[in-house]
Amino acid sequence: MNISMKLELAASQLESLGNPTRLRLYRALVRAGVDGLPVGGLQQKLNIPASTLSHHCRKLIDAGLVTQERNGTTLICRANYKAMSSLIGYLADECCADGACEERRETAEA
Amino acid sequence: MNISMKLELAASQLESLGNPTRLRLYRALVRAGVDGLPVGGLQQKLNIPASTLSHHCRKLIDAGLVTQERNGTTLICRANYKAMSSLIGYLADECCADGACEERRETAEA
DNA sequence: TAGTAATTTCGATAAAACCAGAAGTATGGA
DNA sequence: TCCATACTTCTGGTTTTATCGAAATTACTA
Repeated sequence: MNISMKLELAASQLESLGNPTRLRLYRALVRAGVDGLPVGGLQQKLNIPASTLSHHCRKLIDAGLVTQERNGTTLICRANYKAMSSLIGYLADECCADGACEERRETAEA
Repeated sequence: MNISMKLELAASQLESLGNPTRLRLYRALVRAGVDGLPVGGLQQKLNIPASTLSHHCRKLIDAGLVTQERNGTTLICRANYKAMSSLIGYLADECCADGACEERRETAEA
C-alpha cells in the first residue's frame, strides 16, 4: 500500500468516526467487546431510527472499522480493533509531542 | 469536561482530520516540527487555492489541532501535539485489541 | 408456506461541506 | 503615505451528508 492510499484510508476512517452519532456507535461496540452488539441493541442504546442507524453502520463498515456477522435474523456488529490500531499508528506516526522532532524532520513526504 | 463534551470534541477533531486535504495539511505540519510552516509554505506543498487552504486551516484551528502565530505578514502554523495526544488517548481508551476485553466490559457509558 | 422479527434499501428533503475567484484586511518597508 | 506581500473573508454555486418514513428483504418459526 503506497503512502497516498494510506492517507486516503486514514481520512475515510477519520471521517467515519467524525460524526457524534457514529462515534458513540463505535464506542458502544468497543465497550461491548468480543461479543459485539446486534443492530437492534445499538438502536436501543443510541435511540435513533433504524434506517438512520443502518446508514451509520454502513459507513463504519465501509471504512473497515466495524464488522458484521449474521446470527439468524440478527446482525452482530463488532469493532475492528486491528483497524483502529493501525489508524492510531498512522496518527501517532511522526507525532513528536515531546518536542524531539528535530532529528526526524523531513523524513517523509505525502 | 464531561463525557459528552469529550465525545463532541473528539468527533469534531476526527471530522476535521477526515478530509484528505486537511489530513495532508496536518501531517505536513507534524513533519515541520516545532518551526511550523507559514500558510504560504503549506500552499506550495498542497498546491491548492489560498482561500481553500485558509478554510481548511480554520477548521483544524477550530478543532484545536493546529495553532497559528503571526510573524510579520506571515502566519506560522503548527500542529498541536497535545491535542493529538489526547485524541489518540480517547480513541485508544477501552480499545482492547488483544481480546482481553472481558473484565473491562460495561465500565463506562456515553 | 404464512407470519413475524430484524434489518436494509428506497426516495425525498434539509443541512452542511467543499471549492475557488474576487474583494478586503493586516503588516512591514520604501 | 503608498505599495507590496501574505492571508482572510465574502459570495456563489456544486456536491455530499444526515435524516427518517415507507417499502422491501432476509431468515427463522409455526
